[in-house]
Amino acid sequence: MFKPLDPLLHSELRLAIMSLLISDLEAEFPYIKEQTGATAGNLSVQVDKLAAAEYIEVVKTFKGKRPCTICRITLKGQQAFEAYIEALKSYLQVSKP
Amino acid sequence: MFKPLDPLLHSELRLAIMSLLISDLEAEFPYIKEQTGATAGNLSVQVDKLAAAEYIEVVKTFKGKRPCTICRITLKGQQAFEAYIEALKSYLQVSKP
DNA sequence: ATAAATAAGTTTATTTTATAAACCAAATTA
DNA sequence: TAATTTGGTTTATAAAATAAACTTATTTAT
Repeated sequence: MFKPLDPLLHSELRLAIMSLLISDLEAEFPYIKEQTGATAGNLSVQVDKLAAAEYIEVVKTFKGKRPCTICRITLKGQQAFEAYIEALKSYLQVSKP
Repeated sequence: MFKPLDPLLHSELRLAIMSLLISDLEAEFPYIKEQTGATAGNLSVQVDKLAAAEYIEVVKTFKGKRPCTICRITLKGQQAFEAYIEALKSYLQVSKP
């Protein structure tokens, strides 16, 4: 009846992060922060969780002299996002069997 | 960019409850329990939360000699569910502005 | 008749999670 | 050179989800 919702994606901020990365493929930390309106601390924690699950990969480089954290969605992450949307549909479709 | 997600609905079990009630309008506690696969304790807590927000109303009657708890979605609940779906779309649509 | 099992929940306790506050280091600006 | 900004991380707190334990009443079995 109801498909289970991946708890890693069923979180407002993590879903927003993944949503950005699904279309942009990669993005810098400050950009994600700005687009989601998240605090840096919260974003840092949630990025870590997505990275630990290998839904994204995090590359730390420099932009000039300043540190620059880039987040990139992985194939696994894209597949998980697709699956999450499919699961969500089981809750949203008003369907009598 | 991303619309905030009503925290009351952004919960797997509460969303499932509301999803059932959106199509059936009302349902008995054991039926919801069976359809969602939730434990009675968890269901009881989440039903209370939805009722406290007036997204559903809970009527306690008897069915023969046994107690019977009926949950019914309210207009406010229906509107909240619609709004939640609209908000969700901002996370799911891969749209570049 | 009475003991065991089932039904229908509720309450309480525990574990997770989300979130913000505090912190740190380096770079820039005043 | 002192203050501010940038780009974060770590730690602490508040809130949430969930299950375990409990309650009350009803059947069913002995």
